[in-house]
Amino acid sequence: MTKPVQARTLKTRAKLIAAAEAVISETGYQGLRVEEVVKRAGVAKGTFFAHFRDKDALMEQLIGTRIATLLDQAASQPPEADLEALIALLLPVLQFMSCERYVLEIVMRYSGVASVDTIGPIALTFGQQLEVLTAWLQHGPYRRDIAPDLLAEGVQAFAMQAMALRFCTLHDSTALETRLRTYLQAWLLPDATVKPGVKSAVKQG
Amino acid sequence: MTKPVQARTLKTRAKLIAAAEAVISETGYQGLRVEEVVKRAGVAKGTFFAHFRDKDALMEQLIGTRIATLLDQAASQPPEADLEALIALLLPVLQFMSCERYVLEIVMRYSGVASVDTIGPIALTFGQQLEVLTAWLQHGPYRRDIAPDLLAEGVQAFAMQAMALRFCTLHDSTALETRLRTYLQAWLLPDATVKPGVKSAVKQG
DNA sequence: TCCATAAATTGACCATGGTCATTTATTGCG
DNA sequence: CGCAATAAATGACCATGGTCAATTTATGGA
Repeated sequence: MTKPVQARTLKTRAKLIAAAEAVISETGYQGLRVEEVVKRAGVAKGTFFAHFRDKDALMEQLIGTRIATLLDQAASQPPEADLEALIALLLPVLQFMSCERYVLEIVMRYSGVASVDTIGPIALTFGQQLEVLTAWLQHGPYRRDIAPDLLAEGVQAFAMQAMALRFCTLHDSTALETRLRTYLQAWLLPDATVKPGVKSAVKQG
Repeated sequence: MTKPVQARTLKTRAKLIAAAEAVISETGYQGLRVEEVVKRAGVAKGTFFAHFRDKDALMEQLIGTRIATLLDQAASQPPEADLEALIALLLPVLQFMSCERYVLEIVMRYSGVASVDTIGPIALTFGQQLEVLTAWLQHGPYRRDIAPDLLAEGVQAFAMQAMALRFCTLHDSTALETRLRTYLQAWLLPDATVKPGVKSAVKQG
């Protein structure tokens, strides 16, 4: 139990990840082929699967790392009490998460946790995101009738929805930010979107 | 242009769908193999792909049909002005959509629309769902500060979140309904979940 | 230094979804 | 009815992710 992992292992793993990142920078996440990665890394196919449970596990690793970096940047900002600031905070992360259909699929698939001992890189970032969100939400002018956790969870739900709609051509595709703003205003600031006097004009049953 | 589709085609298609449903009833959606379907249907593999773009297209068909049936049942109910009734209305649909991880994945992947001419069976059911929801929401005691469409869209977003969490063991798995109730109360009835006098007790930054 | 044990690596092989040139069946027409 | 044109069906073949028994390499102790 002195050295459970050999230096060789780390080197191989690093080679695989470097190769994968090179491939991704050329073809996108979607276009990554395991064959191509092992060829570039100069190892056999079996080696890949000795290091990663499956292809998705590599993706989780790479995408999770990227998201964690973006969230670290976000977390380093001092919280601001403004919805626009919150949106600006979140946007880079959401933009990356939905940069490719395939990436968003991986994110959605692994944002949850199957059991306590299977918390993967992406699930971790969702916990991280909840923390950042909670901090910011508590400093804002937002509704206080529900718990901060629930508030943050709702933000995540709407963020997911906004991202998913990026791949619906029917909804004009430029507007991730706009959609997010609409959702968050309605969620975080109920009543705030209605102008005085208009409220009662809504047709009643 | 008298008969663009032959009777043979419909028969083959029916055989494929019947075979697929038989397989699914034995192995679940997840366990369906195209090889098994064509074997039971007594056709060649290529025939399958002449009828369905890919395996997912068959799944979309089967799952979409199922959802549409459930929604039809829901739509036939007269709208009730009660959150509990709304939840009871939605629950069967959501339970089916998340009966298997794989099913939910298909639903999420195809709930959107890539372009106007690619509206698939599942995307259709989401439009259907919006209609039913909008009708019910207008008859309830729900917030009126935002448009009914937005309200309904939010319900869908929270429904997705609630379903996704079914596959997180960390959150106790029995509680799709409970979670949905929490979300919808917060979304549809802001301020309603807080008891008088407790509101100001929330700690202030 | 040498050996036994464990760890890491290998690549032939498998499983499964998907393709396409070829073959077979159907239809409408003279 | 026979034939050309079109539609449908076929199955060998491919692409790609994933497995595993066999092999190579590292490690720690005598």
